[in-house]
Amino acid sequence: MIRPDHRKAVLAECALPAALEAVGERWSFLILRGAFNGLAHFEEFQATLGIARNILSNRLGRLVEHGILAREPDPVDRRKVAYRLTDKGRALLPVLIALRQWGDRWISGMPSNPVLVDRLSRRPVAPMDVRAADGRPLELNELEWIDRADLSS
Amino acid sequence: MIRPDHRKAVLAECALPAALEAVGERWSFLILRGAFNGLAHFEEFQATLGIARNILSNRLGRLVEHGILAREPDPVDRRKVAYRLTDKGRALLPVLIALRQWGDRWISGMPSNPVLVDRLSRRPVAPMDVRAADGRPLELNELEWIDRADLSS
DNA sequence: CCATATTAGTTGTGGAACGCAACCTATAAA
DNA sequence: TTTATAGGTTGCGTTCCACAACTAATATGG
Repeated sequence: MIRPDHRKAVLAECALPAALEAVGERWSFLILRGAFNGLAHFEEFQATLGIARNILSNRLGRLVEHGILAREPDPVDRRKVAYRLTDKGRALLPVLIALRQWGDRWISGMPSNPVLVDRLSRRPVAPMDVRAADGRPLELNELEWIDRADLSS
Repeated sequence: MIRPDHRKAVLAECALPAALEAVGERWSFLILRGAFNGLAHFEEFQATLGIARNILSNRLGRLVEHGILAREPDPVDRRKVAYRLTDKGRALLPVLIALRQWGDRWISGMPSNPVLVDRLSRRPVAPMDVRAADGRPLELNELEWIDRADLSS
């Protein structure tokens, strides 16, 4: 356990607030889910998600500003703009999958559709879990929060 | 790739909207991070996070309604109420860790504090990643979305 | 070449959510 | 029996969001 008098200072060094600033607004995750599923154009997102156009415009702009999506005007049809995931955006897949799996298990009670599968085995990916450095899955009672200064390293 | 004419129907079967309904509002994730770090009382959350009291009251109530936190009045000091993670709440740890790791890697550029370590090795937990059913970590080009009906199983 | 459709937005307006400060109630401690 | 503590609630102003209508630029069909 963190010492109480250090708790506030310590929680301020966490990247979670910054991450939420980038992707924590309403619709951001659903837009990203769409992008992971192949959506790329304004009208596609709008029709698929049913999001208001001004909000969609704002969210796409913010995700582009944060480098999560790239805005790519279509060179052949200059009306069209493709929004595509950057590496930074693609790196959010574990977050998305973890949240979706949690919803499957604890809210809807059934696997979501579409299913993310391993291309080789064509079987669904494993449940996301926290692992030790050696790859061993960890239970909650095997976990502990420590100050970075106290890392054995 | 999902067939375009099926995309909307298919995305509607995803648990992500339901999950976001439960934990997608502003402050919810930060309250949970606090709970994972040992915060339990109203005044602790308020002082640590700097959240407005009415909003905190609302969020704690919603998380309790969703079964993510349990409201436990203190039997010895009847002024106090402890908000503790349920199993459902604890199951959100992979989501939290994945998002924090993403922020470490792509926003702040350094590991957050406090660090979540394996109690035995006292080393930080591994980066969260998507794995095949056999435990093999998967790259993005090894992944594919398919309709549940098309699962080999 | 002109009329129409498509794509990607913007604008205006009303309602919901949020942030801040002040206040309140029940209980415990001095 | 006064004072402090814990956990809220209320009122009010600001910001965010939803819905519909409108616009600009480009492409397409006759």
